Amino acid sequence: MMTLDSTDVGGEVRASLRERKKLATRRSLRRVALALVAERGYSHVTVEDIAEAAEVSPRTFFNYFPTKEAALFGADQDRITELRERVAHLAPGEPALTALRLVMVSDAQTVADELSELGGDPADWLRRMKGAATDPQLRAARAAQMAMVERAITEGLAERLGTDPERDPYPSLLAATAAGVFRASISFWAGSGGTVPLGQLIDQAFQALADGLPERSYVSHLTGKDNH
Amino acid sequence: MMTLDSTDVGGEVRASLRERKKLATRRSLRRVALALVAERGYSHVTVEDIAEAAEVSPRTFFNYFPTKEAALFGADQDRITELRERVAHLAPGEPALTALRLVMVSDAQTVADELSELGGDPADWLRRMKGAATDPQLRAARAAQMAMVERAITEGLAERLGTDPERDPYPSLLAATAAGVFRASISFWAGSGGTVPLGQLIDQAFQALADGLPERSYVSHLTGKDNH
DNA sequence: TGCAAATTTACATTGCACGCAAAGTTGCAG
DNA sequence: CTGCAACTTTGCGTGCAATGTAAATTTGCA
Repeated sequence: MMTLDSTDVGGEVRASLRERKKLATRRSLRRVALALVAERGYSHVTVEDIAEAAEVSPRTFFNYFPTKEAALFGADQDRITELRERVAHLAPGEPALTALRLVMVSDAQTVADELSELGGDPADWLRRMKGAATDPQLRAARAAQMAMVERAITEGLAERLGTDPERDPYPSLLAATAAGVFRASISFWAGSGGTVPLGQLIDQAFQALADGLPERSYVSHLTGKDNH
Repeated sequence: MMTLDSTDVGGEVRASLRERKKLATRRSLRRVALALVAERGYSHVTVEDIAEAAEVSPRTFFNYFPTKEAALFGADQDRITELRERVAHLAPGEPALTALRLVMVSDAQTVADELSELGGDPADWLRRMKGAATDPQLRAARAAQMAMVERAITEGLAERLGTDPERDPYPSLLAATAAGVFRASISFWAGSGGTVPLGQLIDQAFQALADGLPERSYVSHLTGKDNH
C-alpha cells in the first residue's frame, strides 16, 4: 500500500513505466472520447465504442473515469478541492472579488493549456466540438460539473469571508456570478475559435460586475464588431 | 387527433374525467417521488418504487416524466419557453436588469406556490428534502435543470437587447448572474424553512448587483443575525 | 350499446455503472 | 535473474434508467 510508482532522481521525479502507461491510457481514452463525440455526437458514442477505439476493455474505462462524461471534461475531486483553497487563501487582504478574478483567470488559462495538450490544432478541436455541444445530455453533464465548481467557490468564499453559507446568501451569490463570468467568457472564447484573449474577457466581466452591471455590452472593442 | 378532453361550460373550462385522472396521476407520481426521496435518499429510490407506490406500471411513469429527476423538479419545455418570452418582452422600455428582477421574483413565487400545492406543511417538505439535497446525482440533475433555465434567459435577453449571444457575452453573463441570484435566494430561503420573505431576498441581491458588488453581505437585517 | 381515440400495460432491448474475482504486468528484494 | 507482492486489466454478472412496440384497457361520444 502507498508505494510511490516513481523514482526520485536528483530532485526530478521520473515516472515509472507503470505510471507512464496509466497516464497514456488516460489520455488516450480522453482523446478518443473527444474525437468520437466530435464526430458522431455524444449520444451516438457508447463507452464500449470509446474502450474499443482506445484498445482497452470497457471495464477498464470505468477504472479511469467514473462516468462517460467525466472522460470528456473531468475536473477531479483534487482539483476542485484545490480551487476552494485558492479562493479561500489567495491574495489575502485583497477584496474577495479581486481574489476570485485572479483565480478565474488562472483557471481559464489551465483550460486553454489542456486544450493544447490534446494534440492537434486547438482551434480545430473547438470547431469540431461545437456541434456536439448542443446535445442536451452533454449540456446537463457540463452543468453538473460547473455546479460542483461553483460549490467549491462558495465554500472557499465562506471561509475567506468568515461567514456561513447557510446563514448568508452572499457567498453563494458571489460564487454564482463568478462561475457565470467563467462560463460566459469561456464559451464566448471558444466560439471565437480561441482568438479573443480569454484573460481580458474575464477581467472585463469582473470589472462590469464590480462597477455595477451596465445596461448593454462591455466588450465591443474586443470583437471589432458592433454588438447591437 | 387533437380532441379537447374538456367541455366548455359557459366560459368555464371543466376538465374531462380523462384529464382529471391524468392530472391526478401526475401529481400522485410527483408527491410519491418526493416523499420516497425525502425518506430514503435519491439513489435508494428506483422508478419501480415510485411507480409501485403510485400504483401504476413502471412504464407509465415514463409516459409522464422523461427522467426520474423530472418527477422531482420538472419545469417542462412549455414553461421554459414562456420564461424566455417574458424575459424578452416584459416591461418594455425598462432596463434589462429590472425586467429580470420582475421575472425572477414572479417565478420564485411560483416555486413557493407549487410547494403548497403539494399538500401538507410546506416547511415540513423543505426540512424533509434537505437531507436528500446533498446527493450528488440530485445536485447534478438540479444543475442541469437550472442550466436550461439560464439558457432560456440568455435567449430572452438577447432578443430583448437585440444582440447575438454568439458575438456578445453580455446576455450570457447577465443570465448567469440572474440565475445565480435565483438559486442563491431560493436555497437560502429553503434553508430558512420558507420564513424569510423570498421576494425581498431576490430584490436585494439584484440591487447589490446593479450597484456593484459589495465586499460583504447585503442581507444582515433580514435574518436578524450577524452574518460575519 | 358500440366504435374510435387515448391511455395503460407487459415485454424486450440497449446502455451506464459497479462489484468481484481471475488473469496478466510491473517493481523490487534477495 | 527469479520469484513474490502489489498493481492493473479483464471477463462476468447484476441492477437500474430509458425507450420502442404492440396488445389490453379505459374513456368519450354518437
